Amino acid sequence: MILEIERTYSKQDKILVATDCIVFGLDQGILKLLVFKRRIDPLAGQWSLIGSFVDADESVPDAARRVLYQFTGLENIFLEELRTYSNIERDPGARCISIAQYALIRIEDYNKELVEKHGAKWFGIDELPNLLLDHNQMVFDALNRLRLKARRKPIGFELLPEKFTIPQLQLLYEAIHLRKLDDRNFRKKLLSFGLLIKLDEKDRTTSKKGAFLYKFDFEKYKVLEESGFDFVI
Amino acid sequence: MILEIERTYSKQDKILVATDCIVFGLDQGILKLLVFKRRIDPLAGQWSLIGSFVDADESVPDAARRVLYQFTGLENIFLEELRTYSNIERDPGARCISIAQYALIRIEDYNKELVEKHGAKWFGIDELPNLLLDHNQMVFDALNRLRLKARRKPIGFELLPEKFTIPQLQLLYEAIHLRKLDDRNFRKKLLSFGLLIKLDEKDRTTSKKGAFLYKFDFEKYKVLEESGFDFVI
DNA sequence: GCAAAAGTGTTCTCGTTACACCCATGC
DNA sequence: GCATGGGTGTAACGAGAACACTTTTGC
Repeated sequence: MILEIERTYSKQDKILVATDCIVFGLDQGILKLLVFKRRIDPLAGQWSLIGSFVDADESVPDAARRVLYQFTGLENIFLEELRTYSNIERDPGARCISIAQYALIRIEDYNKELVEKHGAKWFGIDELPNLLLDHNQMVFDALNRLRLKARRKPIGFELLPEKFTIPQLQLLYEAIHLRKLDDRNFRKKLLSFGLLIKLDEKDRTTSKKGAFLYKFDFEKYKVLEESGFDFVI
Repeated sequence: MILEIERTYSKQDKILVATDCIVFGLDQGILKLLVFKRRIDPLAGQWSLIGSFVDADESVPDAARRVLYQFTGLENIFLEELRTYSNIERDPGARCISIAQYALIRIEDYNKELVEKHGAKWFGIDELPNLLLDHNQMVFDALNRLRLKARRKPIGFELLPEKFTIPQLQLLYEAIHLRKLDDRNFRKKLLSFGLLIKLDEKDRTTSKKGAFLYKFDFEKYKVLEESGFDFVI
């Protein structure tokens, strides 16, 4: 037993710990991902998820928040662990595991200068380029997770502006689930939760009639969630 | 950018990577967990999940399989990543992150000698002792995950013997979800999937009449799952 | 006045829940 | 013959799916 422990300790210093972020944004009804082109070796010139090694004095989500702030200027981003990628051969250059996390951001809020400065770019999920290492796999897994999660939790609101219309919300869910939803059933269901606060303003950018703006009632949802409420769409 | 990368590289060697396993077993309708009492410092004498540091030449799940084999003699165990625990203060003795994984085993199969040799013991989930570090939190999270997962995937069969009766299966789901289920509805629903193979044998250990034994049709399930089938209970 | 998106109700179907009695057997 | 757990059917209910027309307004 002691020998076993010592064996593993001695080998341990060879593993590097990184985190990679799958950053989702919603741009005019299209689900997009933020990736950047590496400028330095190894793998310079290749598209990559944004990520970093984890410092000894920070947790994994803190590392992700640090790098998200660097690239977008945003703080308080929705962030959730996806899973760990730890195949021995995943990174030919080093023995490195990556704990992938996905983030949802309001695409209109990010700092454009920072994004450009780092060579980052938004791609629609259908037109994503090849990414280095196992990053395409991470994106695939993150999309599946997002779809699963969006069925049971109201995470979509993290992607929308604070004020949004019901048709906008529907477009988001259609973008996530890749299928058309019925207007009437969608509206009925969403309003039935009593979690949308109708405002007195209308958004007239997409129609002459204008659509009423709503806010999501995060406070009320928090209370409901604790008593086991399921937000199922 | 270059400086940033170098900064993180240089600090990197201080993080140790471990995995801890939440090992579930089913003993006469009671959901149990395998934990062991540490015999060596640090933290000798305290109850702990079984785990190990991850070697440089193995993936994280491989490390978990290695340690599960050490403690139980079992291979081909159901194993799934739970999440990463990476708070800076989680382990006062070292900067160490742990990728927790939960395992489901057939409790009648494990090697008793190995378990005893390592000071391991099964506890009902209601009578679990205090565990070291954040291991109680891991157990709590694993239970939640197990409950969530058991609603949508047929993972319960990993805990049962290969041949089982419907009443046994029902007891398992009642143990996982902590509530009584209706016999008739449960039986109807389970059989409606067409995934249980009825055998010609009966189990007479719990009644005079005897209950028919069934096998789970893993092959058929695999096919169904790929076409998006949901095993909802 | 017309094009274009927003908004609104009802019916049907199907799955979930609730519920009570007979069966087989060992003792 | 009786106690014990195994096995079966049906009715009521509710949530989800399908479906078409009216409203508002800028041009």
